[in-house]
Amino acid sequence: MSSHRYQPSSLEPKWQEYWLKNKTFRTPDPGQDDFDQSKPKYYVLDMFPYPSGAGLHVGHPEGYTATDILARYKRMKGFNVMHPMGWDAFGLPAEQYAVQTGTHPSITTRTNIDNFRRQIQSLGFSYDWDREISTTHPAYVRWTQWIFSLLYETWFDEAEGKGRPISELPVPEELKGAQRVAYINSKRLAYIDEMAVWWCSALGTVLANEEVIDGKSERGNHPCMRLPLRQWMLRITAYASRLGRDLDEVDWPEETKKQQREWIGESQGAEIDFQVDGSSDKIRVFTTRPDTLYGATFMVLAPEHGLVTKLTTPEHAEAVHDYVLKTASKSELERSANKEKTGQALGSFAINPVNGQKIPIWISDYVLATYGTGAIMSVPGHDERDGEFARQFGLPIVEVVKAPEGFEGDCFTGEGIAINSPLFDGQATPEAKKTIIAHLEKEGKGKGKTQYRLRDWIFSRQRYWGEPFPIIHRQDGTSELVADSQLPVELPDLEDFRPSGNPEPLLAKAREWVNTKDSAGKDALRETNTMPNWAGSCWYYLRFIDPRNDQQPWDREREKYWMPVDLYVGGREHAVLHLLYARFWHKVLFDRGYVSTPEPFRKLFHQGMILGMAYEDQEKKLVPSDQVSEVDGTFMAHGQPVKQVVAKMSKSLKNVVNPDDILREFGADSLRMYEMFMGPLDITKPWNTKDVGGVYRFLQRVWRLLVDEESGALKPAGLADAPELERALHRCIKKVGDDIERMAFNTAISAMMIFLNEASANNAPLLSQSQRERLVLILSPFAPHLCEELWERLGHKKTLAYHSFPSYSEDMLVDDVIEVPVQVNGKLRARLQVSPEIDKDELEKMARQAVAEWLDGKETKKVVVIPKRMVNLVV
RNA sequence: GCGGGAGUGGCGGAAUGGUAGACGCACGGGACUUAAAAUCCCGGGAUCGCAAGAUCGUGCGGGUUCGAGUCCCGCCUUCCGUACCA
Repeated sequence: MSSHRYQPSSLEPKWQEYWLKNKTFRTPDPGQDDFDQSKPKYYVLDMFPYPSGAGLHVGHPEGYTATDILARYKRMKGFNVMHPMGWDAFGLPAEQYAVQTGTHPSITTRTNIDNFRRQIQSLGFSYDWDREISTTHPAYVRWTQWIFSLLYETWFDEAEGKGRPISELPVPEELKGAQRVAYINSKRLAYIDEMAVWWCSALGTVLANEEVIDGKSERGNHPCMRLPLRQWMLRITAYASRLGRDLDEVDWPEETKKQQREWIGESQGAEIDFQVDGSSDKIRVFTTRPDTLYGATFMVLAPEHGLVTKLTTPEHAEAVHDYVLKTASKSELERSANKEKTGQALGSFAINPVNGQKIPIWISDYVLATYGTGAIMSVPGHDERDGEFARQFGLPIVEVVKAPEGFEGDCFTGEGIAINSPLFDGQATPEAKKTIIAHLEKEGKGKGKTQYRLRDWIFSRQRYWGEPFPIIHRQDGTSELVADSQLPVELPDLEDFRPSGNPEPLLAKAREWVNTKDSAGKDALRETNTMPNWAGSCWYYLRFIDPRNDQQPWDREREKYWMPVDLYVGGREHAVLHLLYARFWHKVLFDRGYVSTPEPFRKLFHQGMILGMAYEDQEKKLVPSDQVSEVDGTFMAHGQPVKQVVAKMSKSLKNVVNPDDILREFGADSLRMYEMFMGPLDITKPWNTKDVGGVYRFLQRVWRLLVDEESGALKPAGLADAPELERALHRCIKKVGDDIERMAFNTAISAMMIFLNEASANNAPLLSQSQRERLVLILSPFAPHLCEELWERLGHKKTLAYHSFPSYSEDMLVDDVIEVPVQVNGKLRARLQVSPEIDKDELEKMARQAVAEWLDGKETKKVVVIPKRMVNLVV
C-alpha cells in the first residue's frame, strides 16, 4: 500500500486550521487599512440556520457549498467578497427541550451553536468568522429591540407613501390628553390591538397567520384556535402596495414573486355601505364587482361580524346563536373541507343602495371575518359561492351581466355587458365599474378601494426564548419605550418553562423582572410578551456588515458599500414568511434613512430539497431502511420484495444521511463535490451515498496526476504546454467559469472530469507546470482543501484563495478538425472530419460524396449548410 | 378546484431549434494480484443481424420546420405551493 495517497482526513484539518489562523477570509471594510477601494463588491449570503440539536443534515451544505463556490470564485475574479455566517437561535425547540429536561435554553443554544460551527467549519467554507453573530446574543438583541423602537416611533404617511417619525404626525388639535395618546398610538407601525388571533395551547403561544396552516401550527402540527387577545401588531399592511410593486425590481424566481404577490393579495374594487332597514346601522362590504350591484339580492355577514347580535330579530335569535356557536367550535380544517354552504337568516333586511330594494341579511361561514369588512353583498347570478348559497336557501337570482353566446352553466363570473342595471345598461364591465363607483361616491354611499389579503403581523408571543419588548407599561395605562441607552432588555432567569395552558405570557412569572420603574421613577410593569423568532432574521444581513459596532446597529458608510445582498440562497419554505417580513423591515429602515436601498436582496435563489432513498412494500407502505436488505440485486424486507423509491429523509424511515459520516469516509471536498454534482442546484434530488465514490475517485485521480503515491514527491512536469491539452484546458476554463456564473455547478464539475480524462489518458503528454497550476486553480472553489495542498506542493507559499482565476483565449477554443454531421431528409447518414474554416461549397461537395448512396439518382430539392454545425440535403 | 415545476437508459442527470443519452453511479468483460481490496482498460438505449449496418427511440396525440427532447395546440402522469379572499 502506497503511503502517500490522497488523504482528506489529514489534509483537510490542516487547511481549515490554516484559514482560521491566518484569517484568510477576513473581509476588510471601507475605512480599514487593507481595504481595496478599486475592487467591486460581492455580498453572497446564506439563509443562516437554526442550530438544532440534531446537527447539520445534508440539506444544509447544499446551499452553503454553492455560495462558497461563488464566494471563492468571485475573490479570484477580483471582488471584495462578503460571505458571513451566523445563528438564528431564538425559538421554540430549545424551550421545549428545556421543558423536558430542565436545561436552560441559553445552554442548549450554546451547545448547539458550537456543534453547528464545528460541522460547518469542517466543510471548509470560506466564511469570515470574525463576523459571526447569534440573534440571541445581548449585543444583537439590543439592536433588534432598537429596530422595534424605531417601528414604534414611525407612522405611515399615506400621502407620501412612506414611513415618517411619529413626532411629525399631524394630530387633530381638538384631541387632548388620553385621546391624543390613543390617536398617536393608533398610527404607530408597532401597536397593540385586541383581535381574533391564533392561539396554540400546545405551544403556549399565539402565532402569526402565516404560521398556521389549516388550523394547525406550522411547527409541530398542533391544533390552534381563534381567540380575541390583546397583541402587539406590526403594520405591514401599510407597506402592502410597495411590497408588491417592488418585486418587479428584484431578480428573484418568478414562483417566489408570485407567491408573495398572492399572499399580499391586492384587489381593486369598491367599498359600499348598505343601510339596515329601519335602523341607523350600516353594513359596509368590499366587492371587486361593484358593477353587479343591481344583482345583489341578499347580504351575508361572517358569523363573527360585530353587528350579528344587533341585527338578529327575536324569532331568529336561537337559530342564529346556535349557528354562531357551531361555527366557532369547527376547526378551520372542517370549515374549509366542507364546501356545502350552510347559513342562517338574521331576520332583518338591508337596502340595496342603487335600487332601494329590501334584501335579507344572512350569516354564513363562507364569509371570512378576516378579509375585507367581514361582510359581503351577494350576487348569486355572477359569483359561484353566492350562487350555491342562493340555490341552497331559495334566494332570488338576478342576471345583471350578459353572458356570451354559448355560455353554459349556472353562473357567469366573467366580464360582459351590463343588463338590468338602469344606471349603466349596455356598458362593458370595466366602464360599468367606473360609472357605479362615481355614482356611489357622489351619493356618499361608497368609494373605490384597493383591498389586500395581507393582514397586519401579529408580533407578540407568550414564550420565553425570544427578544423581550423594550416597552414599559405605566400605572396610568400608557406605555413608554425603554431608552435606547438602557437596551438591551435582557431576559430574566426562569426555571420553569412549561406553558401555563392559558394565554398569560411566561415572562409574567418573573415578578422581580416585571416590576420596574418608568422614566419618571414611578412603579411600572415590563411588557411580558416576547418577539417571534422572525424578528432576529429580519435584519441579520445588515448586522453582518458591521457586527461588532456598539454605537449603532451598523455604520452607514459600510452599509452603502455592501448593500444590497448580491446573492441570497435559501429554501423555498421561506418564500413568504421570512422574505416578506425582512423586506418590510428593510423598507421602514429605508424610509427612516438607515439603509440606502429599497430592497435588501437583489438576487434570490432557492436550492432544491435533498430526498433520501426509501422502500415501499406491495401495499405501497414505506418500510424503514434498516429493515431492508439487498439480495441478488433486489431489495427485500421481511421476506417480501420492496421497491426503492425516493422520500423525504426522516427519523422514522431511518434514511437520514449525516454529513459527519460522509465526511469521515470521503472527506469534505468529496461531500462538497457530490452535493454539487447531484444535479441542478434548484431541483429536488435524491441522495445516493454510492455516487459520492465517483467524485471521490475524481479527486484521487487529480491527486495522482500530480503526486507520486509511492514517494509523495511531485511528479515531473512537461516542459511546454502540450497543444492538444492546452486547447482542452482553455475549453475547460471557459466552461467552469461560465457555469459557476450561471450556478450550473454540476456541469462545471463534469467539464473538469472530461479534462482530467484527457490529461490522464494512457498516451496523454505530461501537463506543464502552468497547466497543473491552472487545473488546481479552477478546481479550488469546489475542492479547496485538496487544491490548497496541491498549490503548496507546486511551490507556492501563499494561499491560492486570492490568486486570479485562469483566463482562456477565444482562438484556443477552436479545434483543427471538427466533426460535421451530414443528414439526408433530416436523418443522420454520415459524419465528416473537416477543418472549421472549410468553405460552404466545399463542405457541400464533401457531404454529397459522403452520402452518395442515399442521393442516388434523386433530385436535391434543398440544401441546408450551417458552417461548423451540420449539412442537411433534402431530396 | 386553482397556480407553478417536471416527465430523457437500470439510476442521478447532459444537450444556443442542428450528431440525443456528455459526466458520474450501478452492471458486464478483461488486466494486475496467491486472493481480495484498490487501480487501470474495454463494453452497455431497444429491436433485428455473425458483422458492416438497418429500423425504432426523450410521457401520449397532433402541428410548425430542411431539421423538434427543445417551439405551438390538446391530453396523461407526477411533485410542490395554495385553498370559499367576495
